[in-house]
Amino acid sequence: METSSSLELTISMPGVSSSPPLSSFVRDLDINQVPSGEGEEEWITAGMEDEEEIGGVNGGGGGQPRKKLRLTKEQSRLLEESFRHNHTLNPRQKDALALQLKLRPRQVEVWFQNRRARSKLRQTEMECEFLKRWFGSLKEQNRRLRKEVEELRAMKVAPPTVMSPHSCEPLPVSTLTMCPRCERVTSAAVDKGPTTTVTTGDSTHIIAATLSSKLRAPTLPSRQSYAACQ
DNA sequence: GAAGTCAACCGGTCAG
DNA sequence: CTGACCGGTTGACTTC
Repeated sequence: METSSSLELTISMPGVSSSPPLSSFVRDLDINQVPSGEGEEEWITAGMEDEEEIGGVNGGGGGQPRKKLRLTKEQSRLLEESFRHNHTLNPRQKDALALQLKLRPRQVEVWFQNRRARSKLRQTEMECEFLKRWFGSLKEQNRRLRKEVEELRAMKVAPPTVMSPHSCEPLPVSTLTMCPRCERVTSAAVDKGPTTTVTTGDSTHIIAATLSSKLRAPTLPSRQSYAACQ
């Protein structure tokens, strides 16, 4: 179903299926002509007449059920190639392509409509997938932040346990921050600039990110992966 | 036999 | 009004 660099997608549409209108049924029969020859090419070529004429031949509904038209690999390849070049066709391009593919212009038109729809559907699916992953990471981030808030609250209730390496005094809670390496709450010396280290207990933490900076809106993950698709 | 694929259709919208 | 396009749907055919 996938051809070269272009994208294809399909989706099953759950839900209502109403009985088709009679006119639709009849027209379907008209399009899917019984092949006049034995090969697939012959069969497709058989659809080249005017629609009126075809309708006149088969429109009564008395004919036997016919096979579904399938485009040959070469026809599909050319259509895909054309689609990569341009997602829409002007009437002249349509006619030329139809002539080249031995199809009716209407068939080329329908193919392009369906192809655009598949592209769009695939794009939507990828965006949906992307949003789901983003939601998951947001949930995780939310969980971590809540945990962090709880830790901070606990510290506020109890006396700070972080001792200043300089004065050997307990540090105030307002100077606490998080070590990006081990993600533990620790203390930053305010007068030491954006990157300093503080020793708490048995380990040394890098102090770079403050709590407020961690509370900024999260950035979206890269969409490059599917932006290039289509 | 269920689920998936896809050409073809219909009805609606919109630009020219 | 006409033609192009879109979303939704159908049904023949294929694949699992």
